[in-house]
Amino acid sequence: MPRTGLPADQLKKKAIDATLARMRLVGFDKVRLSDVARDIGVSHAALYAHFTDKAALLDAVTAQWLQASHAAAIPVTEGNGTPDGQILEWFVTLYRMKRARAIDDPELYRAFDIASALDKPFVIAHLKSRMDQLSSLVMTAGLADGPDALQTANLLYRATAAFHHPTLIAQTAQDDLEPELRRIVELLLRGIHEHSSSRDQDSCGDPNSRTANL
Amino acid sequence: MPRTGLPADQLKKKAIDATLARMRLVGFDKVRLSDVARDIGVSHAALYAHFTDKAALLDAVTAQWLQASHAAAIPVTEGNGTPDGQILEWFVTLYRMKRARAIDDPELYRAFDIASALDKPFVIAHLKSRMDQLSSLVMTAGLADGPDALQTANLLYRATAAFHHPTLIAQTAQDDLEPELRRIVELLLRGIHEHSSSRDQDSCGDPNSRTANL
DNA sequence: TAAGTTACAAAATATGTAACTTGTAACCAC
DNA sequence: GTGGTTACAAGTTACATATTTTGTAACTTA
Repeated sequence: MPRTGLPADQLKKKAIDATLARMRLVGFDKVRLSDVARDIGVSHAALYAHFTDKAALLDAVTAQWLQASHAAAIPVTEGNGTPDGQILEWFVTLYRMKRARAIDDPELYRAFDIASALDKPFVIAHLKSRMDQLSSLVMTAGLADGPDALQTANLLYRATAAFHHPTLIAQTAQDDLEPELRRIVELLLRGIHEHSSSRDQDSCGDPNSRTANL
Repeated sequence: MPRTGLPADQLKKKAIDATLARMRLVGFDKVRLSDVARDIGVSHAALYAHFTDKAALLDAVTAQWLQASHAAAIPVTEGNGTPDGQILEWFVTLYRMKRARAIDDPELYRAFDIASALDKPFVIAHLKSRMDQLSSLVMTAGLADGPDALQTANLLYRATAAFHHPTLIAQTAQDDLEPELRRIVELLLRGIHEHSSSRDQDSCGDPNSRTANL
């Protein structure tokens, strides 16, 4: 029985919560194990029974925050009926989520940005989950099938980098770029659909002859 | 007659070139006026006869480099006949140029990145010149007219941020993203054209009904 | 007299040192 | 025997001080 009276998972959770609170209070760079330990009533060395090192604790904090504030399954409002509309709302929701977090929780956003740059496994898994969701929407919208769906999803994701990449979000958070995002996603979706329909109906191809030559 | 025997513009040029060489040698952060001055055989104070302050010298260096390595008028190969093809080649050339510079001249690229973040007038002028060129291509391609052309150009520019933003370029320079860029620009151009043609030919609108509802 | 130099003050950076932080091992408590 | 503490060494950060850099004014030179 632990001397603190708490089972391992509860002490671990307590450490993560205390670290999160500290990070918000003093900033990412100033999180100290000794402070966190004091906050939860143990020595700093006791934290090593639960986390490999300081980085592992910070990863656990960031992963929990990511899980809680960036649900991999991005909620898409059910009222927007068309499959293309679902994709558009997915991107808009992602943009709003990202922007809000950058503004409201800058130190945690910073921790996430750093973890992203380091290709941490939990970040990679999170992104994969997100791309899986987008791929599913791509297939539902009839934009592509099978492995092509993931490729199309990646393409859409990169074309909208300005609206979800951490650095760009931080640079533009004070501006509302949602109208531009909507316009770009619409254009991309139309481009994909038109590309498909031009093969099926050549009799309508004439007004698009300039793009057909690309 | 100057004591160095050089007219003002030549000494200025010599200072700029010496600063450029120093920057490449020791890095942006370690450029010292005293070193530059010694390199060209004057005292550091003599540089103030030609530049307002150190920042002005660094700006002059960056502006010259920008002029030389990022010609505002992006060369577009004349062999690619269609107006849309011109736009695509414009973006591809911009991407290649940016990527090459980030890889080959990291310290100067860094200086430019910093100048960009500070909204230096020469950077703003350079970007405006670039957007004017892109607007012109947009109009030639019949994508938009007048003030709408600049809006469309800005939209295309933001949708391709992943391929020319300094931070993103630095993160992905080792990968060749040109095929993705081509695909994205094609889709955007098709989307824009299809948007225009769907208003002119409603009889062809049926296969695109899902996007027409957006 | 234009274009330099020297001298110097204020600002910025580098360096040395003290204090703090992280990680580990021996030991302890329940 | 699990889950802690204490002690300590190595690494990092904070801070004081030394040094360098930047900018300016008085002076000099061609």
